[in-house]
Amino acid sequence: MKELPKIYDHKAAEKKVYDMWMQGGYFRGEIDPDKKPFSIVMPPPNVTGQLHMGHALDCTLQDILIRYKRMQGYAAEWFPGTDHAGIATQIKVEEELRVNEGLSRYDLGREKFLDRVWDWKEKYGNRIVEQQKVLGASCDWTRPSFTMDGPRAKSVRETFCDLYEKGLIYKGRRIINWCPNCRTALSDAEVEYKDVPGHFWYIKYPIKDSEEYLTIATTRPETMLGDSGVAVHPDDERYQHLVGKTCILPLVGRELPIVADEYVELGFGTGAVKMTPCHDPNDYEVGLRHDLEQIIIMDEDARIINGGKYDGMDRDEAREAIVRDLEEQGYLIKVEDYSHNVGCCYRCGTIVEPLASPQWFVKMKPLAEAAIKVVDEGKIRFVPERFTKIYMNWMENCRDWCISRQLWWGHQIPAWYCDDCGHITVSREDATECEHCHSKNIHREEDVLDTWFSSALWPFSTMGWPDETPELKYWYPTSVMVTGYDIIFFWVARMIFSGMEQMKEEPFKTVFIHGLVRDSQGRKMSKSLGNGIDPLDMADQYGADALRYNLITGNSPGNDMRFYTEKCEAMRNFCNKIWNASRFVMMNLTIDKNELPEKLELEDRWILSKFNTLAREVCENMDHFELGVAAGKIYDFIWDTYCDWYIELSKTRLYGDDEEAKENVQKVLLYVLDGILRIVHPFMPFITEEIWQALPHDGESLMIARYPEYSDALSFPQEEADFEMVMEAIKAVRARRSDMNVPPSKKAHLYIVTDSPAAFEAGESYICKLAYAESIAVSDKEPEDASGMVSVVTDHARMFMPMAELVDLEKERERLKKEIEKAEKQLQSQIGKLANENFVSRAPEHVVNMEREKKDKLEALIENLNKSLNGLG
RNA sequence: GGGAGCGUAGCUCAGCUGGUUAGAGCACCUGCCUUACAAGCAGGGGGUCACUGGUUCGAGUCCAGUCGUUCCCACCA
Repeated sequence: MKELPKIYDHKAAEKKVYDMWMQGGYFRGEIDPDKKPFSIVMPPPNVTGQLHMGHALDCTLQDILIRYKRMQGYAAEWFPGTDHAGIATQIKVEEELRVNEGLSRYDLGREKFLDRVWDWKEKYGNRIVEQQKVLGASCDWTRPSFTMDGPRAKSVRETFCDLYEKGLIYKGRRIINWCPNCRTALSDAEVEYKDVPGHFWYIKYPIKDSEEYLTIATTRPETMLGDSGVAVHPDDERYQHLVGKTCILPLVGRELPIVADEYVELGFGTGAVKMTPCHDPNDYEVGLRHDLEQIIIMDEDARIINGGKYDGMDRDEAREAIVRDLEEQGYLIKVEDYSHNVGCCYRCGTIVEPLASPQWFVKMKPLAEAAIKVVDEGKIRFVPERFTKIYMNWMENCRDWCISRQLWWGHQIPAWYCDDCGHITVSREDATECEHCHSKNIHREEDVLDTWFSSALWPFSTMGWPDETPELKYWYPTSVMVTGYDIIFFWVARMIFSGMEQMKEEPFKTVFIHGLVRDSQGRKMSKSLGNGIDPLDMADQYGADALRYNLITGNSPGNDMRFYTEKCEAMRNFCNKIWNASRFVMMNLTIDKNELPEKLELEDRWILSKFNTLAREVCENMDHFELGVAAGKIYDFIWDTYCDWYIELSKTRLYGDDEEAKENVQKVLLYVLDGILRIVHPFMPFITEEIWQALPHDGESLMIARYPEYSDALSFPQEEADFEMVMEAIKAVRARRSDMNVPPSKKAHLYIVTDSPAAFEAGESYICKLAYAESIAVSDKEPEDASGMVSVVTDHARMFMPMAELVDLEKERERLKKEIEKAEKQLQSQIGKLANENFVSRAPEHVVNMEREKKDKLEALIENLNKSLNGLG
């Protein structure tokens, strides 16, 4: 028989085991009409990325689900891949270029720069894949995807053209969010709002041909250069007489029409608002309604243009200069402190500039309708359910999606402008002429698509769509999408409407949402705080299995969790426990086949029945995505039930002389251990495989062995109860001895008086061992003179230990009286409950029965206590 | 302004559709080197489940409100 080394070397084992799996090809799902499909598409990590704790959680959850289903016999397929991550990657390569060669991307030019990015991707893009392997990810590495590779480019092109042809993609001039630092447009979702202290400047806008003036309050005086009107509320009596007149823009001298619009909020500020249509989204709308002039006064670097003497200043300099000039010329009435929300670029933090600019958009309304319907109808389910509302809320209110980005790294928009007739040609094949006038004088749109445009297609692009692949036919829609709540809007929502639009079918049945992994103080882990904990460090120190178990136990779906290395330690100890238990079983093994014995003892039936229950509970919880609960139950079973009880119980037979008994207990030990390894395997794949390989087993790998399931044949409720009666007695003796500070080395004879002697007699050997008894005597009569004995009482047994030197008769009497008193109190409340007509008639039968049993037990206990008390004389 | 979460032992958190005496890990106390494991074993202390009211035979769990706290969305110039 093989022996396990004394210490589990996770580093060596993990590598070896993973290689073995790779060689066995177990990760690849095979299309099999006889099996049920189960598929997960991995949220693609950025190619620039380093695996962080969030990935580790995401990856672990998916791996657990896929391994579980694979072991249950599904054709389980987990599609891996990476994302090109437009801005993030481009910035990274630009930085490298600047630091190493002192060049900007413009120095290289688009084509050469893109070559560099591809080089970079080849060099570093697989780093994260290797890191996922360290965690044990069992994805199908033979079916990888990258959001910019050939097939995915085809999906993107097809989708873009399709939506354009349907009129769902359009090009238009809108106010968009512009990041002057990244020099690109951003979607609404890419803007983060921060509270920033600022000021409110009150400025005089004189009415034309009048002594009157309007007081305008603004937080951004520099935008006044682009003012083309002033708005007041139609019901505002203060300004009624001015509507239709004009005022004069200070410093510039432009005449501004005064218009009435309900956008203006009564009671806020001065009631008169300057309108800057090209640099504020609301002003833009008001401007359209009142036909106000559109004046652009800032360029892509947020420097002033068309602003006379202020031209060339950046927005901060311009603000300073303009405020100074206003003050000098007497237009500034006052300045107040005012803090307000300012939109910032989610990548670089730069304040976003609203800019009127020509961009490409996806029309959201028709797409959102289908995406709402499919969730409404329950075809897609969010777990936990509360995220449905968050999703719906966004879907119902989302505005058109700005999909063009002024970057180089990404899918270049397949649109060509005709230099002769101005027509836009959008085409699946690269255009060579204008489709309208056939001119060859065309040039391609420079902009690329938002990274999320390609991610949105991920559930089917990974399966080769638009080609009709067998994978697509078999595995689409996917079974479950696992991701964090932070990208529901960015990603989940967009996958859903893309799936509905392109595939006419939901991309996944369930969205399994998890929370964020925070540091021990509850802060988000981030580079700038330097509080990130590297999952690879943890895996290295404690083992990948311990890290995985840490990430999924003790928290519930959708909630954030704090990461504690102490917990990793605890989980490492759990691995150690499994290792040592296995080592124990193995070093006592003389059989080479895993089968149950003919003859089962009470305790055997008990552990088998317990395991059977465990299998049922684990599967139930897994099926409800309660992975943490499942893992918790497994933990308790292994540690308490199997190790602390069954292994200890097994020792008497194992070390005894009865060869048959020895073999039988080995069989049960092995059978349950094998079951344990199967049931934990999805959670702790490495150590379980390593052990399983060393045990007698059928099959090549644990990862394709059958997952335990509940079986009626192995359910023994009566035996469970009988054995637990013995356990109760043992625990009571231990507690009593501990109370009296009797060391385990001091053994004593144990008299057991009980109405159910069989279970106690059968357990003589292990009762001696576990209750530190020298010998036991089971009887239905008590010892002749119990006065010099320590007594222990449960509801099924009264026990006596002759330890005269430890017994103070008076104290013993007191103790028993106290116990009786306590039990009587409980009994009274129990009797009261059962006397309550309302309770007995309204509560379900099983609950009433349970309460009756409880009462019976208390009565039995009190009877036993009284007998013992009387026995003292 | 709209929405969601959280508040349970010293700390971090479980507690799923209401039903035994509210659990775990860590920490703490006591006793044990018992031939798988001291990264362990046995025993123990510690909670008016934020507060108030309600529904119910029965509430940590459901409802209403209050307080505290975290987050998301929208945004007022």
